[in-house]
Amino acid sequence: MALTDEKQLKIGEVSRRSGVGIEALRFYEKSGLLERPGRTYSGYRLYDEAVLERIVFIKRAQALGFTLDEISQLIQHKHAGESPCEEVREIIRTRLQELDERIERMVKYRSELTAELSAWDKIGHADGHVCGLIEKSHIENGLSGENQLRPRS
Amino acid sequence: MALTDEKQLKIGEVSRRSGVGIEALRFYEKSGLLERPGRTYSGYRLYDEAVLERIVFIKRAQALGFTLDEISQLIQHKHAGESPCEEVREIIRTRLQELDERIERMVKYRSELTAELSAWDKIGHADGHVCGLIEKSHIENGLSGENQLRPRS
DNA sequence: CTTGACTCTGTAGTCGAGTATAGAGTTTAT
DNA sequence: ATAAACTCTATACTCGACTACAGAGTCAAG
Repeated sequence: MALTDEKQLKIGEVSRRSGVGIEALRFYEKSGLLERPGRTYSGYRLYDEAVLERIVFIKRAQALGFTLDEISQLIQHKHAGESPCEEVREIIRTRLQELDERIERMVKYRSELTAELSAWDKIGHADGHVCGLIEKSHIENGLSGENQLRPRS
Repeated sequence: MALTDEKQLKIGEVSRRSGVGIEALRFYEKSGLLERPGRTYSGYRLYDEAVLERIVFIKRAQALGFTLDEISQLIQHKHAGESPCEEVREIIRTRLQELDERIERMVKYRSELTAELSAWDKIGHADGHVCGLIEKSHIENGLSGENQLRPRS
């Protein structure tokens, strides 16, 4: 096996094999998540197959809740020779706390919603009001507060 | 009490009394959530105090998880004379389902994260890897899937 | 040799719910 | 009379992770 055994891939093939869109790959490069690959004479990107592992890394980190910014920081640290373990741990701990808070809020919110719904089921809809569900709620003020309840997605 | 008893409010006062920013009020108007108020000769908005109730309605609906788009639909329906009850119920039912799914995914995700963290605690950090936490995870593939795990916010 | 598939760069748009700014005019207080 | 505080419109920016497009160049097959 020669050392130069690796097949070079054009961006479309990387996209197909990784499931990441072409535009996203170029975007990752711009964001510092992928280093810039070699080019053909005509300027086409030529990737080593190793890039696929890097992409898996990115996907995994993403699945663990890291933002692209954080991932790119991890990669920078790695390049600087530091093992970014403590950082990873910190991020994950923070992530866990946020998660707990968010879950708690959602559960509370859920129970409020169902309460509203079933209360409304009993009462039936009276006059021209918006179902009492909103206009004359039996829930006091505030609900679960901060109306940051609904993650945008 | 005369019929024209209502005090007219300028936007700053509405903002102060409702806790909604001036820019947001104008934005709500553009979005059809608030009807356009009267104006002074010089063009300043003059609101009836009734606008405060409308804002409370909006805030409550928002707290219940309605998007501004949905809220504006509810208001349109109300203006058309229809009671949008069935719609409200539908939206809430959908919201509940989404919520359940999201909570479930988050809980699963949470347990995966803690598993990662504690596994890593035992192993300690070996070679130059990114803590094994990401690069050589003991969790198989996919984690909680779809990496739509992290609500952006 | 031409058609179609691929790739390049650079810019702009998406979603949601606003916030920020510029530049101009108005009202209120001193 | 003048300064401070308020309001107006219109436009652009924010965050995150992309996606879409225009317009041009390149490569492989028939």
